[in-house]
Amino acid sequence: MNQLDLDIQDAISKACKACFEADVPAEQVQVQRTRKDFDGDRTVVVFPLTRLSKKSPEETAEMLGAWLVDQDERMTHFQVVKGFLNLSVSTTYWAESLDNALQTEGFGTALTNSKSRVMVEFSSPNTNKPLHLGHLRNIFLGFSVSQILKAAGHQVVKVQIINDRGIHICKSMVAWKHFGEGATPETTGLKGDKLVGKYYVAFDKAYKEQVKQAMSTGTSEAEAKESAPLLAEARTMLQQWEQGDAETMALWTTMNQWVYDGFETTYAEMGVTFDQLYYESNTYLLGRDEVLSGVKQGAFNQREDGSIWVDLSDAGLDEKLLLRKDGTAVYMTQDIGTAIQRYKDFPGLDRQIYTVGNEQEYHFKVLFKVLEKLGIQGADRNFHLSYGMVELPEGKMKSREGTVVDADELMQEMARTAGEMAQELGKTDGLTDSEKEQLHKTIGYGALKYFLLKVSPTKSMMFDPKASIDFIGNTGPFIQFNYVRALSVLKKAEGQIVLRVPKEDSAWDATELQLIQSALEWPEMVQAAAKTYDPSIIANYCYDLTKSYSRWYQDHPVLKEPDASKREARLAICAICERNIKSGMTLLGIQMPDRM
RNA sequence: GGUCCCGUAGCUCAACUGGAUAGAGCAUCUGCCUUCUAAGCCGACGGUUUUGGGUUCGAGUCCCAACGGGACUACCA
Repeated sequence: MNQLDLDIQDAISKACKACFEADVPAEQVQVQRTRKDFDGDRTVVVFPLTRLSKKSPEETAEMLGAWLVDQDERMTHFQVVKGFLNLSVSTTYWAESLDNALQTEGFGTALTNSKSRVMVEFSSPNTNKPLHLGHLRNIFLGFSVSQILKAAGHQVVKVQIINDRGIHICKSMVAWKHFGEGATPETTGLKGDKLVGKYYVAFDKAYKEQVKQAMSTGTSEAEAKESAPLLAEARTMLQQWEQGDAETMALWTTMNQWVYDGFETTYAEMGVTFDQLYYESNTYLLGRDEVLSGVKQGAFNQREDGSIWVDLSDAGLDEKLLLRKDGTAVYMTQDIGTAIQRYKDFPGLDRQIYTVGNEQEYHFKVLFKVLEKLGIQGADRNFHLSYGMVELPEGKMKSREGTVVDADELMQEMARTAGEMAQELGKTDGLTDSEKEQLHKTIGYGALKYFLLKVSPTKSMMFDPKASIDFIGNTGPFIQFNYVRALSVLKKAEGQIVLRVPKEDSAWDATELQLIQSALEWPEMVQAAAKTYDPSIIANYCYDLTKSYSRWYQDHPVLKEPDASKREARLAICAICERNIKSGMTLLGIQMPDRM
């Protein structure tokens, strides 16, 4: 909430005392922006106050309005519609606020840099499969939330946990040994993650073949699946890995490195970075001691068979296994250990944000409860940034059915389409090839990121590869385009005119005052997005502001405006929109071009 | 069976967290390039917010029920 609204709340509270001798806490006064079709800038909802005023809504509003206009010189007049008190704020106030905003470096995104330290985990891929569309939503969300939290004044640590161990990794390794013939990313020209993914698929294919073979000789399906030689081999390899067998470790290290290099290429392409990586091969044993000490504390209980469980029935959850009877870790064990390790690695860590799909909601509820039971400070502040699946028209993506939308391919496709469009529109004449390539990526990736981020995270969303992602309408490129137009005006004005925000009423018209108010709401949007971990708030704000700007721009010439005062006023509008849109899009991880 | 998420225009999404006449884009139809970049702008069409109750000055938003869609509910990771 901004200062003006706080002041209005306060004033209404005082007015209630003065007019009705009623005590109304300031924070309970509802202040909102006045709807477009009504006269005024701020609206106070007086319905809730009528009980105290013992007067009709209209009468109450009239009295409060009169008091307020009398007391606060920023209020020029008021109007009452039903139970809504619409206050008109002076143009001078808006002009001054705009001036202020323009003087403020990093307006809205450089707030008190002393807030708590927050960890954001995202991406967290397996090392046996390349990244796909689902990862894209995850990565863009996690990265954007990190940016937003930073802008809101937090210290942010971006991490991913890499699932680099387990039977699935061994499957790729087994297949590579059998069918790889020494293939490497260098010899094949394939990205490392693609190469390894290929052998994971090859394993599955050969394995199924073996199962089929066995079944044709009369073996039952279950038996055939269980006894296939390839699976046995993978299991043996997992054991060898756990025992630290040199040859196995060497292959594992090599193949994982291929994958990391492949992922790194993709991250770099996205403009995404991490501050710290966690590997499951390092963390998977960490939780055991914590769980055992939890038993001593009485937080968990051990059954006769030796397995350890936590009873969360008081929290509406079931009993949950934390450690197997043979003392080996389950997924939960590892997550407990990792979480605790992170608190140790980053002293003063306030909370962790886990960007993970909504199918794991139950898992994280349990995890956070367990951490609470272990007495971790602030465990209840941890947050599962849960997001819905990206669905294809045919339904869910299934790697086995080949309906997976590959991340690299999709990104290339986006850049290519942007290029085709730019060519068609004759936008890139005079650019070098590398400038063109860069621009097409900026636009194509911008479209993709915006598409995935504009939807509320909790909602599952639809992606139709055939319809592909738009570049016109409510899209990233629309916002980029209008940004470029604003930038272009400002560049042309540079040197000729000293930017000065005029205070006289005549310099502004009604649509401009509306636009200024929208622009001034930017800091509140950052706060709201940070509070709810929701980049879609930023995306929608950017679109709304851009749309208003674009509309205004159409019939408000800036540089050609003969009246100097009006010209200054319009330049100021270009400046604030250009800046807000750019910082908004930056928070979404979207680059802005300087021409398009 | 139980828990959680979702249901808004033909399609994809909004709606400032309970406020006024539910807004955008796409698609369809239509107008605007001697004027700061037309990836733009104006206009038209499009809604019983899945259904039925309830709470109150006021409900797309909160509560209950039904219907429909999805996820989870493994000594798998």
